[in-house]
Order: sequence, then C-alpha cells, then structure tokens
Amino acid sequence: MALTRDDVVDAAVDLLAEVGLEGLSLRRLARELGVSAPTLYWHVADKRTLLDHVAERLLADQWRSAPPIGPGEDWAAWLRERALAQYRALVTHRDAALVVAGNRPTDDALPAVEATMATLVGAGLAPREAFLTLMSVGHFVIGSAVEYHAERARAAETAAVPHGGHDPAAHPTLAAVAAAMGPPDGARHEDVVRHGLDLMIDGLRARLDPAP
Amino acid sequence: MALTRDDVVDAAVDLLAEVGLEGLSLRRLARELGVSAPTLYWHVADKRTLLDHVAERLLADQWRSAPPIGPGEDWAAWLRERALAQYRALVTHRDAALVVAGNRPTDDALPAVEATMATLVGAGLAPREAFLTLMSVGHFVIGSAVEYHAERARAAETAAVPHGGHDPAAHPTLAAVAAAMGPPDGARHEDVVRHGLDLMIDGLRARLDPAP
DNA sequence: GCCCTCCTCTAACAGCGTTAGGGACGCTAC
DNA sequence: GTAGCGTCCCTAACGCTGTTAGAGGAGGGC
Repeated sequence: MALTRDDVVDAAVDLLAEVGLEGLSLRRLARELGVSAPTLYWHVADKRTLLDHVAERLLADQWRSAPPIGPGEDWAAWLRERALAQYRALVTHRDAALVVAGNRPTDDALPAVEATMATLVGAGLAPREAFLTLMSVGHFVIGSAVEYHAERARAAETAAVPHGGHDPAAHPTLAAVAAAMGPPDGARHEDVVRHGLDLMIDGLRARLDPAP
Repeated sequence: MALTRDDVVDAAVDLLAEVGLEGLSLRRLARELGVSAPTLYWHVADKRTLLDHVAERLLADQWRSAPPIGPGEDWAAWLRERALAQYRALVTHRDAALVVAGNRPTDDALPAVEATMATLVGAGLAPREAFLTLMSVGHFVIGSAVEYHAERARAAETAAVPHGGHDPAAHPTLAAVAAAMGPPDGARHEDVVRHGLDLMIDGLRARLDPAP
C-alpha cells in the first residue's frame, strides 16, 4: 500500500512525541516510514508545512473531543474546562506548543472558534470583547505550555537545581512563597494555569455583572 | 583587543534582531565578529548556552529600565505597565520570545521579582496568590509575544491572505467581529495583550475588594 | 631562553533541508 | 498490444549547520 500524507503526519506526530522538535528530522522520519528522505517531498511541500499539518492534527484531536456547551451550563466553567483541556493537550504532546504556536486557525477549526465565541456573546459580551478574550485565553494557554516544555527541557539537562538556595533575608517575599508552596512539582504548572484562567474569568464576570 | 564573551553576546543580540533565530548561525555570527566559527567555542560552551546569555541580556535590559512603584501609585496600573513594557521588549527584539521562553530567572532578576511580588502582597494578596499571579502574567506575555512573532513570520511568507474570505452566514459571530474590528494590523496584537491584562487585573481587584 | 595561558586558526565529521533527475508500476486510450 | 501518462519512490548531490581535534602564534613570568 502506498504511503499517504496522513501516514506521514501520523508518523511525524509519533516521532515528535518520541524525540522532540529538535530531534525530528526528515531523514529520521523517512527511516521510520521505511522510505528515503526525498520521498517525503512527494507527500509534503516542506518541513515547515509538515509541521503545520502536525499542529493541525494535534489541535484537531483536541477540538474533536470537546463537548459543546450544554443548555443552562455555566459558560465560565465551560470556558475554563476547554482552556485547561487545550493546555493539557499541548503539554502531553512533547514540544506541541512550539509547533502549534503561530498556526493560523485552519478552516476546520473555524466552527469551534465560532461556537466558543457565540457562547461568550450569548453570555452578554460584545463580539469584539469575545474575540479579544478568546485570543487572550489562547495566548495564555500557549505561553503556559511553551514555558512548561522549556522548563522541562532545562530540568532534564541540569539534573538538580538547588531551588531554595537563595538568601531568605534578601528576598523575604520570595522566601514566604517558597515556604508556603513547598517543593516544585508537576502539578505546580497547572496551578498557575488554573489561577490565570480564574483571574481572567473573574475579570469577565465583573464586566458582565457590573453590580450584582 | 581580544574578543570577550560580552562582545559575542552583544553581536548575537544584534544579529538576532537582524536575521531572526533561524538565520542566527555560529558561522554567520563569527563572520560578523571577524573571526572563525570554532573560535566562538572558546568564549561560549554551546550555541544553546549562547542563547541563554542572549535571553539574559534581553531581560536584563528590560528590567534595568523599569521604574519602581511610587508611593501611593496604583499597583494595578503599575503591574499593567510593567507587563506591557515586557511585552514590547519581547516584540521589538525579533524572536526574543522564543529565546527567552523557559529561561530560569537569573539571580540578577531576583530583586525585580521580589519587588513586584512585595508590591502585590502589600496590596493585600497572599504570597501564594502573588506568585501565581506573577507567573500567570509572565506566561501570558510570553505567549502573546510568541504568537506575535510566529504570525509575523507567517505573514511574511504568504504575502496576502484573503482575511474576510469565509462564508459570513456559516459563522455569524466571526463575521460580526470582522465587521466590528476592521482589517488586522500591528496594533491589534497589543489590543489583545491589553485586554488580557485588564481581565487579569479586574479579577485581582475582585479578590481584593470582595464587596466594595 | 623557556614555559604557560590565552586566543585564534584550519581541517574535518556527521547531520540537516532541499533539489535534480531518473526509473518502475499501473491505468487508460487507441 | 502498446504508447502514454500520472503516481510513487529512488540515488546523487549541494550548501548549509553545530561541533570537535589539534596545531600555532602572542604575550607575560621566571
């Protein structure tokens, strides 16, 4: 059976998860597919556009599993959950955030964007505000995921960093935080995401109900 | 006069601004310095650590010019301005966001972090909340800058994209947004950043003054 | 005069994305 | 039956990349 472009993209997604963005070369990808490197150019115009397809695939998987908002459901909780799911999707696929960043929304993604924005407009936001909010949440999620991956790569190569090793007297507030939060671990990153999303949502609520 | 590491980092910052992250090669950097490529390895361990130094330099420049908060000044306005300044610094240096992303705060940056967090704690936030907020704002700024650069790179190669070319009937909310916002231009990106920051700050305000 | 450290060099390796050009398979038309 | 054509894959090669090995010159201390 002849190779299809979907096969190439599938293999690229797998290889990305395995070796990261830096390790993903066309020669390696071709070897994985049992094919010579230039052959890939028959199925894909460019490495860059291959990555576009990969990003599309990653996002498509994420949107396809998204439950639409139910009637009477709280839009805030729904938006929070969607953003968190997107963050988790970007975090579980290695380097996905870097690949996805800057991709134009493909036509496939438009209905999802439309639905999300319609929900916000239905909740009382002006269209312009809904759009800016959606972009803001997106930027925040991407930024969080990029930082997560970058810190992860850093941690892998520097083994152990003496985290609390600074002078507490010089930085009392930092010391208080370190004492209050305990050692850094994986859950910490999601705490930040949750906190940021809550801040944005609270800010939205304040706009929707000026004086409750 | 012999080359110093600072010279190399300086030249790398300039070259980054000129040719972008993809165009920044050690050979090109060496040529710019009038030196052969392997010579750089005397001053710098690695390309990766060179980029670390570049990121440090970019952030240092940005924090050094930061005015501390004045007495009686509104913390919200101050935080907003600091975040916007950081965004602008990342945006004006080409690809700076990608280089900076994931850098641990160097020891030089600690006083600034301490000061910012002390301000938030002074305004009434718990240390943990102040820390999470600072991280959230940072992630949002980085994400916005990454998206800015990525979209910029995309726009450069696809010349003109028929932006409003989709079917308005299929996506009424999107069409309303397109009509309300006009054509995309450079200011749009900062609108998103401003909006996101306002949301977060409004959310913070809601926490600080539960029932004003 | 000798050594030692700094700083720079040339030569080279393996790998990268990408292009040029060709060859084998199967379908369709005459 | 065979000529033509589109599909899919190949080898060879170009110019680039980060990086290493090893040699050598300039300048200071003894």
